[in-house]
Amino acid sequence: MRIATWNVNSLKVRMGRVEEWLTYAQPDVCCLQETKLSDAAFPHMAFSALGYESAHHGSGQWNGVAILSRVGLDNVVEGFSEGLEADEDTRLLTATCGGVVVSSVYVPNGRALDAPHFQYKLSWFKRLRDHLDRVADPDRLVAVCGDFNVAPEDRDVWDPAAFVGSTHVSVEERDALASLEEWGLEDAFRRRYQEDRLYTYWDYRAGDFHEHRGMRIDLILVSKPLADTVTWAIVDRNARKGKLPSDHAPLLIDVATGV
DNA sequence: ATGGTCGAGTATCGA
Repeated sequence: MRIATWNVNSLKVRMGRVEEWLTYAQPDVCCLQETKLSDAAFPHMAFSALGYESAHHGSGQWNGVAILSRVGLDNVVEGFSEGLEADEDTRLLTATCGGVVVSSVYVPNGRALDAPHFQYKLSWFKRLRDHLDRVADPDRLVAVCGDFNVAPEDRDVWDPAAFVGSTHVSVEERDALASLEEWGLEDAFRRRYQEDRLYTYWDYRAGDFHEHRGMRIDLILVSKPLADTVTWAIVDRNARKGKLPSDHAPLLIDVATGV
């Protein structure tokens, strides 16, 4: 089974690129973030024509997450599990696809270390862990995919010195990510690659993509039983090139689950 | 290393 995640930065603008990409990348499950669409505007039919069932959680304008699947799409949970504070800005969607509990997540950016949004980001991470406690089991097949807005280590940013005092690299954010790993998740990409300078996001400004000034903030976190089946992983940098690209590239992994 | 760019919506704000 091939699992992908892609922050598309407006599905309305990106739909052509996404359709083209699905036809050549052939993911079985694809998590999307920042659709910036309402549920009513989500193009279920267009994805159906490509062979995908789809679920979407969005309120329009900002955020919005989706899961596409051609191996089944069941037990859909919009936002956080019942009993937890609601996911008011539509950043989380969970479903079971081909025996794997899959979440599409768009973690809040945080804006600045001293901003209220930064505390919100940390509390959002805590809620995500509580959510996983309720809807998933680390001893089974779980993949939490998306834009985490955290670079796990210094080698995941183009110049650590440039990020001192910034969000995405702070101890608190990395601890929040580590808490998910303590729950029983592992960074699937890092199981395959140890090199630095491997990124998933490049700012549109200042020619950052062409100058290799990027960050690795899009992750697929997998439970141990699933991690043991990972056979392949890649960031598709080609999808960041050309006309009307997202500022993120898709991340893909192959897992041997038998589906 | 924010200023450069995008996409929201149509003046700025957010990333």
